[in-house]
Amino acid sequence: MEYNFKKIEKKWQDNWFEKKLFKGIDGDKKKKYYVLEMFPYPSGRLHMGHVRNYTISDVISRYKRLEGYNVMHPIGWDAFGLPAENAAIKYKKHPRSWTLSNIETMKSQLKAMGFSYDWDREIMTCHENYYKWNQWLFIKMYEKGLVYRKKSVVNWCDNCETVLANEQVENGKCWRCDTDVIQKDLEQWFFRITKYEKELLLGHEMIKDTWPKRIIDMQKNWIGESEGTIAEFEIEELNEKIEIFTTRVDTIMGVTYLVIAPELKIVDKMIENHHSKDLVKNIIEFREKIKKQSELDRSSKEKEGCFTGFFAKHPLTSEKVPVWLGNYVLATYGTGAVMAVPAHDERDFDFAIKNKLEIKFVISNEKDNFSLDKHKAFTEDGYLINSGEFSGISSEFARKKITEKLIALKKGNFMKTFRLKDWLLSRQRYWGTPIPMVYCEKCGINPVKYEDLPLLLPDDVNFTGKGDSPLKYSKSFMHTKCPKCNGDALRDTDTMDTFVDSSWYFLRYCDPKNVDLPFSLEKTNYWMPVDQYVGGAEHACMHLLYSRFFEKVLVDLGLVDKKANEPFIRLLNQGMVIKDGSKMSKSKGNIVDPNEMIDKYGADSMRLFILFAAPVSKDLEWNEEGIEGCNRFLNRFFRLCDEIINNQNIFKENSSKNLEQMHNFTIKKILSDYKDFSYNTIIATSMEAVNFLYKEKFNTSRESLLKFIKDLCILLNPIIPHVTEEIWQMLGETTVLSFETLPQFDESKVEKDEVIFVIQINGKLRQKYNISRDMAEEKVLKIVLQDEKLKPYLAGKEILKKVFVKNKLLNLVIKN
RNA sequence: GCGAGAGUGGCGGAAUUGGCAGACGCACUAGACUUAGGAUCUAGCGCCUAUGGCAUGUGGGUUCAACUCCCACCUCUCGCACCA
Repeated sequence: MEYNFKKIEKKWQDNWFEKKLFKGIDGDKKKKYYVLEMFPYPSGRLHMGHVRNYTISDVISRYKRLEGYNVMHPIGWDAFGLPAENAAIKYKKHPRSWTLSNIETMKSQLKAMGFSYDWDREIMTCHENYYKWNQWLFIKMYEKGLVYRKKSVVNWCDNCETVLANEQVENGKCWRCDTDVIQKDLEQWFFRITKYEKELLLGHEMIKDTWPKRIIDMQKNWIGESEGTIAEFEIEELNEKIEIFTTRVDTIMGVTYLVIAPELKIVDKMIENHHSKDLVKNIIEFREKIKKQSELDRSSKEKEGCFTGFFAKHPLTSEKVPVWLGNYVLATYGTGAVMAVPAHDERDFDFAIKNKLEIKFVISNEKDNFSLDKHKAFTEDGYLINSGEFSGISSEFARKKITEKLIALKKGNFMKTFRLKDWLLSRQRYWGTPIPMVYCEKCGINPVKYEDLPLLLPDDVNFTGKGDSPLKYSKSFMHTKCPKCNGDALRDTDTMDTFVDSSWYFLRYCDPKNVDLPFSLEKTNYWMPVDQYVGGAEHACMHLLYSRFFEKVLVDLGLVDKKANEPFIRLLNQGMVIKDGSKMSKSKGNIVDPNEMIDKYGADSMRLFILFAAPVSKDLEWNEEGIEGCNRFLNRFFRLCDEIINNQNIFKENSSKNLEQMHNFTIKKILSDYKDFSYNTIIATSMEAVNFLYKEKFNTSRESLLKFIKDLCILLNPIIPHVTEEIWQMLGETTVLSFETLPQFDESKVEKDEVIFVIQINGKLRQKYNISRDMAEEKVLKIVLQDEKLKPYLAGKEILKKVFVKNKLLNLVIKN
């Protein structure tokens, strides 16, 4: 019989789909296992990155079913987003119809891969049944003060014509289209994620062994906790104080000036109360100049500054230090003001040299000596010098002592600062969740009433690609009644960042049809937390951070039980799919279409190759010869099984010992590799087993062969589900292989009776023997001493030391 | 600059309480079968000056024994980057 993968795969896919075999059962008595993958954006067609991600999660799902779990493996569509709107402009098609037709295509591609989804839980974020709950949750969070509106300097992408969250700016460019991000002063909606910064850090403790370390590091880095001191410098003329944040308060005696961000409000006061017209002009000009710089320019260009003409009083010495404006001080970090210690900070050093400011060394590298190069900053910890009462003590101790002194003087305190900023969630786009807020002249800003949700996206919209939010031009949408006074009012014309959708979709999967709530406590209680999440590392500080934030908010709102405080207990990052040295992408022209491959070699070959070519977390180099080889293996496996099943007379009566050993070894090795996600070595092991069976099949009984291939079918079913189901049926089995039980092995039969034993002389390999297991040292030594080949090495030499490792080697150390 | 990870044949990769380096596959070579072979099967396949020697990025160290442990360095990939 031929291995006809097209027929086989179609047959089983239809079977699985029609019978809804892979339904996750709510509240089932079996232990639950929730396998999640990052749901796709329906961009048109599946790419290899998706295929790899979903193959891995499918293998995990199927393996857990074989282990006896009640598995939930859902799929859905991250269906809102800008590309649909761009397509609308380009092809004059509504974003909805473009999105829905993409979903149809991609759904058929997923089915063709044989993924074991629970299709009844399929969700689509652009559907009102889903985004209604975005609005509902938004209002809940608004009521708790976790959503607020403020005017501030925000990131703006001119190409996408919308604002962006901080997380969506990469190296000063838009994450989606690579356009330079500019700053705009706008009033926008924010999620108060900074309220949870400490909890987000604390939560890392819970997942530190089950998430890739680098993802946690990236998040920690992003949240950017730093411990230091806050100190006050008074400007007497203005009757104002400048608060500075520093992590190096031990250097405070070396302060020779202050630098503040030009955006600070105190600068207005300086301008108003200034005694020098020239300096005012300088300040205003400098401010305007900095305003025009993009974030990228501001961070890559040289340090620029401007003297304000004011002096501040040092909190400890009462000395007067000049106050400068500087482009290198960020208004949004710390207090937006720094004490400059040029002797011990590189940035301050550069700035001081450029502006001819004083440099005062107050830290020495040695306790009783000073031997530093005064032409550069010394930024390490050391011992204090020229620091009055603090001279002689270490940096670390000084930080504590000096802060305590500041506290006593009521001029400072210990302080923690975070880099994380609130999540800007409004977008000036159409294809997203409308923000359910109403603007009334009398009553101000109020949320839409719960009973009026969902607030639907209107259809009377033109996609011109010009100007601001398309919703502004929808007559049916813009005008409404105030939920309080019922007078004429206006709607918010922005939509939500699509990361809002993906911040809780894993909860909706637990209860996808609920019409009363986004999800019930009962169902999330059963399914949550996600046991295994699989996806790429690119979402470390976006989706994965936002989801953790949402989860904590939902726990606080009482919508989710606190046992699921961390939504994803285990996270696996698959590597990228590479071709010709770089990531597959349209612009590189190195795309391989999954459908072409399925057509040529079948889904099982695809799955096999993707798992075999590299360990899951490493990048995978695509090469078509490799998938051909996998297809060849499936042919070999199929033919072997066919031959054993259909030829009754060519076998021996008794099973061979070799076969039993190999059989038990194979089971043990494969089971243990599944636990490590080491799919490439599982496949290698099964290839060895098949090679072995081809050689051994005439030396053993048919029953022993049948048992072996049955077990191989079960073991390999998660990886190559179609062909194994087919063989299972050929074997005369009537059960569904996907729900079989994993085979067991007999530990006493795992090892071979004979071992290859190595003889070393002075650590060098000189001889190998095939000897029986567990042979004692004396016996081995006897063989060695009689061995003609070894005689030249040993004759007349004194053996100083014998190192014997059972079943492995004997190393003889001799005197030369 | 800071943080993380990785360096093994022509290629993808195996091997970790330290114990045969190169499993498995690809590519390649030779042969068998065949009208044919891009099917299948059999055998070979790290390098060299070959009964031996050298090999896991480089240089040291620990050890009877190091891809594996320690120290220093080099290269590459990823993330962050004026964060005070």
